[in-house]
Amino acid sequence: MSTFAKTLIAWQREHGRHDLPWQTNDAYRVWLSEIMLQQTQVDTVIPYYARFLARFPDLPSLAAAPVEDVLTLWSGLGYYARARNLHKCAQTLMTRHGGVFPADPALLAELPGIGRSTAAAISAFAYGTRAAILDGNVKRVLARAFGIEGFPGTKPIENRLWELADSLLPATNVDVYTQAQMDLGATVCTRGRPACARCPLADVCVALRDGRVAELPTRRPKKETRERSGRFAAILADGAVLLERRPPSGIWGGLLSLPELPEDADTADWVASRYGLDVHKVTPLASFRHVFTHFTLTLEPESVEVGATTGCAEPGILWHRLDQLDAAALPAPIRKLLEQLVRRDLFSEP
DNA sequence: AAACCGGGGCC
DNA sequence: GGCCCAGGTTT
Repeated sequence: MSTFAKTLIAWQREHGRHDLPWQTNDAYRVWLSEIMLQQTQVDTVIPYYARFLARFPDLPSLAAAPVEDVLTLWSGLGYYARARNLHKCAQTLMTRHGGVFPADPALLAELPGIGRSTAAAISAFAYGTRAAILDGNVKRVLARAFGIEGFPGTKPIENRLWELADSLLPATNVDVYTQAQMDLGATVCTRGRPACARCPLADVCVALRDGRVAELPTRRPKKETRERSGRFAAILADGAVLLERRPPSGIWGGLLSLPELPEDADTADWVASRYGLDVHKVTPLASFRHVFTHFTLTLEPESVEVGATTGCAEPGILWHRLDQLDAAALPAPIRKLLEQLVRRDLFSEP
């Protein structure tokens, strides 16, 4: 066994995390936690994980639930495409795998929302399968410990890291070893201020030896971000707002959102003809910017007061009470806009 | 403000 | 099979 693996396993037993609620060999719980942890840190995940497990204690209950219920429980975690994949994955497991998670990571990786690294983590924790993970934590630990230069997002570097990860796998205790890498990356070999003084790899770490800890792993080359803008209508009546489901692909795919006005449309005319509503008053609201990784969206909201919450029988269009925004799976900037509107402070400039 | 992140989807 | 994207948090 590699010294690297031995060192990490010993460190894990002494200094690793042992009381995380998903540390079981139940594949369902491991899977659920891994999907949540793909996008969110441990402290945030814990309450969501508990609520989720209480409502969906096992695979059959999750598979049988309407996807809306899953999205509602996911509300606030963001990345809703992954909640939809989670649900789809549960259904696929029920119909094609007899409700059992396969132990083979290659089979797991064919399921929606599960890639190579997540598949390895599930099979290692649930079944003790000997398979290497390569998530952000592991990439950082390996790049530093072995002094690997180059952005890990490129194919050649990523391939090298996968080879390295495979070669370092211990013959036994793969579950402890896998958790060790996650814990070391999360608690010692962190992105910002790594605690090299208490790192078990300090005496072999190439980056530490060469004073290159801050430079590794090599950062992503930066790209210019594009600008986009959109007009959004907050159609209001009787303490409710009209929400409309977005098309399944593209920005905010499948989420409920405010209707997006065509660029040159007259607001009152468009709302009246599209939804058959009696428009009383249109008020432009303060525009604001939301920064995505790849572009900046300028939201230009308008409030549209209408006569009554009627005329919207179409599927994908509904009235949602303004005092129950918490329960809706909304894109973050739309939620922010509506919460400001409820607090009535949107009329002042930011 | 910029970096980060594992998988999906498009070409 | 390679490249680019999403969306919220951390730094």
